[in-house]
Amino acid sequence: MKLSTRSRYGLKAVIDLAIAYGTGPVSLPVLAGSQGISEGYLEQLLRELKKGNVVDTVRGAQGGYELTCDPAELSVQRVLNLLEGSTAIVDCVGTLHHNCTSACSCSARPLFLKLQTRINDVLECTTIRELADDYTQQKARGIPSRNICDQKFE
Amino acid sequence: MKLSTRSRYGLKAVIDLAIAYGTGPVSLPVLAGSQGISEGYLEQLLRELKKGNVVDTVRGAQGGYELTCDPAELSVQRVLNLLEGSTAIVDCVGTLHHNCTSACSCSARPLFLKLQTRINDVLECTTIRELADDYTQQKARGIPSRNICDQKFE
DNA sequence: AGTAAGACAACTAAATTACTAGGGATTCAC
DNA sequence: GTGAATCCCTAGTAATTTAGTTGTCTTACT
Repeated sequence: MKLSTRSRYGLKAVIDLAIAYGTGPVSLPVLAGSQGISEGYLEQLLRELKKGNVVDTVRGAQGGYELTCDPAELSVQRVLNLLEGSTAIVDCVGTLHHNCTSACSCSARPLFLKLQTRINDVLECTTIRELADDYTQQKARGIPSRNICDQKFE
Repeated sequence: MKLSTRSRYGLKAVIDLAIAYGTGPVSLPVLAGSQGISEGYLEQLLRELKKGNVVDTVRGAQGGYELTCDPAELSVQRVLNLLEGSTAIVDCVGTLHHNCTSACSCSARPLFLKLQTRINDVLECTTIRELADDYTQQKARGIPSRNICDQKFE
């Protein structure tokens, strides 16, 4: 049930872009540096987001990435769907085929549906703008540092 | 964000055991046959559930598996935690370390926390008994068949 | 004793994840 | 119009996880 690092990195990059929204494109080195990850890897993720029309690019010197729309209009759902492929916890309750041929004989289906509904609620209702605002406000209250949250624990 | 087949198979097996609760042990061949999967694979899952004290076993002829407690007292959370290892969507919001050292610098953390809270709500509040009851009632209303929900879609 | 069951360990094939490498195409600044 | 900055794209790869299979051993009912 883990969220992939793709999703975490990509989502944070989108939040970075939301913070910079309206101020021109942000380059890959800056975005990757913000999270301390390789440019090559983040680039792949951003390309998916471009395909999905969430970000736009400006090539050449002084180029970079920027959001195609107001972050207030951009749901986390849309971003994660592009990064993760799908936000369905099991294929048979995804948006594409909410009906499974053995639905009537699957004892766990009611649980899966309930869980998926709650997850979708959060993902659809949370906008990138909210996350960006939370983050900038929190940073304003102190403790500035890099946008990293990927340590290993035991 | 997918639930593994481990979890799906294991959870359904537990629901099967809940339906049979109080009627003596159910053998591996019966449980595996119910889902149309191999005995060897399901056995591994059941062993995890035994380690976690969710199921108990009776060896020898006429033996099998049974729940250690009333299914009404058994949450889906507990079952999935044993099967999945953890039900945390990202390590840094798991039950073990709800605090990440870069928590204050992670722009996506508020989302992760909200999502995890909603997921835990569902998993903690849903009991195996509820799922078992739903299933038996639905079967009583018709359309009996095997407990399979694992087709591939496109 | 024979057989029906679970216990356990080890191995494996396939898929996924998380990258890395490297060359190509644009565009800006000078 | 050259050079540097930048995105574009493909391919490869190592590590991990997933989803099993196989085989031997132990236990206990009949």
